[in-house]
Amino acid sequence: MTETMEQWMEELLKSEAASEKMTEKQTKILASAIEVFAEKGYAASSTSEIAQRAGVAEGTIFRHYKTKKELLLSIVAPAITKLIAPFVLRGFGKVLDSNYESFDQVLRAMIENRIEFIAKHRSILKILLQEIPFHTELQVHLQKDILAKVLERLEKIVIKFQAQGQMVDLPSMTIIRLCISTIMGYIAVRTIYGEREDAVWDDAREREETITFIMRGLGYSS
Amino acid sequence: MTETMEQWMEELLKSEAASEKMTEKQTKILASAIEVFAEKGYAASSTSEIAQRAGVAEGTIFRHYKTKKELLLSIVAPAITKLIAPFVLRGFGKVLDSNYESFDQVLRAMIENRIEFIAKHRSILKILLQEIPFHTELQVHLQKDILAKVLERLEKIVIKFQAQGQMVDLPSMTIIRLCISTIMGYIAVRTIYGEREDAVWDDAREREETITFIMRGLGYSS
Amino acid sequence: MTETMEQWMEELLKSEAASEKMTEKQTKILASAIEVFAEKGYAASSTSEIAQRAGVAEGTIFRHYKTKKELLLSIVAPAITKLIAPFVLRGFGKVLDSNYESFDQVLRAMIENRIEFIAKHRSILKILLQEIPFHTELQVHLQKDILAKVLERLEKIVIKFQAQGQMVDLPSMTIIRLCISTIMGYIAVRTIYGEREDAVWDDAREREETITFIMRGLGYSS
Amino acid sequence: MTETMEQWMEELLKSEAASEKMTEKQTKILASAIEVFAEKGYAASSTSEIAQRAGVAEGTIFRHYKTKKELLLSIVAPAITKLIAPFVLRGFGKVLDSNYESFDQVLRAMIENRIEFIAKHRSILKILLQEIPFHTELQVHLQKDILAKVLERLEKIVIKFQAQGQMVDLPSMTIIRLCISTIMGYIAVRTIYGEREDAVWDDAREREETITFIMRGLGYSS
DNA sequence: CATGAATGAGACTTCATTCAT
DNA sequence: TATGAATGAAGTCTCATTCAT
Repeated sequence: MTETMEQWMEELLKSEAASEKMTEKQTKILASAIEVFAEKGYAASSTSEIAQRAGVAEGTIFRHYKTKKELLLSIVAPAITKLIAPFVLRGFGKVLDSNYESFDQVLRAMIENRIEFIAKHRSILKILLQEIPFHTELQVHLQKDILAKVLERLEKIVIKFQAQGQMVDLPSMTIIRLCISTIMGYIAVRTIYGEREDAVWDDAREREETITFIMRGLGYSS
Repeated sequence: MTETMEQWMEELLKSEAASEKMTEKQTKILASAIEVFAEKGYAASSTSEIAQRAGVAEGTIFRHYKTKKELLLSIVAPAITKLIAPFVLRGFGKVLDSNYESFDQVLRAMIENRIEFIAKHRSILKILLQEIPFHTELQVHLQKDILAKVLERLEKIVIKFQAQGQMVDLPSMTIIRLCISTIMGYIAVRTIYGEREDAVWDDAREREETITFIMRGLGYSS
Repeated sequence: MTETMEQWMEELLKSEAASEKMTEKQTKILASAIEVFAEKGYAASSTSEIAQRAGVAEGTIFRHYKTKKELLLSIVAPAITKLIAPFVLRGFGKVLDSNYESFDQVLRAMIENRIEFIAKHRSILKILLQEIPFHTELQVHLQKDILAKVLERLEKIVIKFQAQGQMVDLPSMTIIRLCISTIMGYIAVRTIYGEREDAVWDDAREREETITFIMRGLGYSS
Repeated sequence: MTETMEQWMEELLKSEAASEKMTEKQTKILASAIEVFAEKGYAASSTSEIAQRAGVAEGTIFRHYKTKKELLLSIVAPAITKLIAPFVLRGFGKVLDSNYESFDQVLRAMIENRIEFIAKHRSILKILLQEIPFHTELQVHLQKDILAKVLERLEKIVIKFQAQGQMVDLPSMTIIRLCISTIMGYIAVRTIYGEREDAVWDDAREREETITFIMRGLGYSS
């Protein structure tokens, strides 16, 4: 709970929460909803348990969210929007578009950035992954508004590096797919191994080898 | 493709053996349970809907499966076991261990094999993916009994090809991770694009490029 | 189960079972019905458990007994009838009516007789006691056909001894009530103490003191 | 009868204390649960009927009592505790220990007191009697916490009167058993005859004769 | 705004009973 | 006659949602 709270506090400052007016109770409700949904899945979670963990009465939830599903969406929809942020906001955009000289630096930055993001929003991402298959609206939202923009942005980057001549001449979407697959695979395994550093999982090395693998795979002479 | 045939027959035998003791109604129950679980998720599925789609009385479900959860497990547990089959059966083992001369042939066979498997069990795999996070027993089963064996088998193959000298000298587990990530990424995107063949997705080409990417990434001079 | 079976074997020989035709399965059904009803009570017993313990199929029960209630009655109704037997049959009747010279001998015989009876039919009596309140037919049967006859017989005995002059001149029904209360109290406590013989419960002594208490209470100078 | 009044008030206070926290609906649920359980037995009663008679929705029952069994226990457990009250409270204790001069007065008081108690709690006692055999916890509670204390108290009284010399020198437990048997027998028959006063059952006389019987049986010269 | 008792639809499950084999 | 799969009514219990306080 504390962990979730911390993240939330951060979110509160950064996002709409700061501008909108959320009562303290509402914040607590959201926090425990995230907690419970992530723990048991949306369908298996009961509003009464959420209320209990939030320390509010059952009815209070329905004062802020008309239905249980609205509560879910109030968690998941903003999360989807936030997924796109780094690709659109000054920070990431600026970096990718101009600064880095070589592609491996881009990969390194992306890995760093996504790991941080996942760590901070693990619970919400878990909920998102679980519920996406059952909510067409979310799927459409994710695909049209988010994925499209992300890919568009990434495409530009890839094309830029292809133009520099060392990268293989594949369709940019293919390159993006190969990069993302490999990176996500690295992050997934890393997550399973609990980010520990030992003989079984030498994170720094694995990351470098992963980047090297991609670079070689894309035709950069190593 | 002789090997693929062999697997197919073995799977058939196994499935038949199980279903021989099934009444027609029980088969129908299983089929609609898979259908409904895949469609709505386990927790959001009701036994009454499963019964309805199977064309049986609700009570009939509970004559064959003591609880709703037992029904789920009767679907998911065998699926987990089947996941391992191709890595353990003589057919596949023999092939991988000795027959193929170059690593890209191995990759090609694996891709073929897994695509076929996923196509045949898509619904069940969807259920499996959805439910794994909520059932520790399944997690343990998957990790200990299945994953361990699969990795062990794959490790042998990798080591054999590393010994031939053209492949980079990385930990075999790292190589396996990189291969699987890339292949799964290919299969995932392919699945989303619905296996269509058009300007957007030229499957034959994507597959070859994916294999080439891996081979290059692993140090084979292209 | 063995215990119950033994009793049943005896019953079989003695009662209608010998004349009627009971299949072996039917006997087993009755035996396990008695067992389960006594253990869980009629309403909380399931025909499926009875079938299971009897080692027959669920349907078999309903081939012999149209309903679950008929199965109950086939156990309980004969039991009620048997309750009266000792008061009507030659054995007991003869004894009470003529042989014994003093009332304490009558009491002693009754105690002996009832203890034996209860021991042999404990399960069935337990069922009877549990179910009597919920089945008017049984109540009527018990009251009219059984109790009336028993009391009638007992009344004669009491009157006979009253005529001998040492017993108080109370309504015979009052005397019967006092005797039965005291005797049942003795048997009840004895049953609780599990018929053990030790410092806590010296059965022989308790029985004699009980008889002495009744005799004194009824005016016999001790 | 001052003592009886005292008890009454104490009981009232205790009951009120419990019911003060009860909503009107909860009281109604309890009342109809007692009604239905007494009428049909616990296992044969349905929560839906209880709800119906109480004029509430079925779900309302489960808001107050987690399970049907908890509802039963909420009725039966306090009843067991109340059974002991008169034997432990100052009122009764004082009376028995010191005030009464002769044993028949004690008996008379006890009869009076228990008849009143039974009349007031007939339904609950019926439920208790029915369910005791199937709930080990209740058995233990009754035996350890209740019966032991009651017997201890009664023993003191008996010993006191034995010391006065007119009572037979039997183990006090034997004397208690004989008294209780006889009294319970009287109350039982009286209950069956519905407390009517006619030629068949002259209550005042039966009661006196019962007391006389006990007194004589215990050695008091009549 | 917040509460929490109340609701009633519907969830899972049990079980007496039927019937084709 | 015996079986046991199938039934469907009914049982216990859960839960999102409402509403008087």
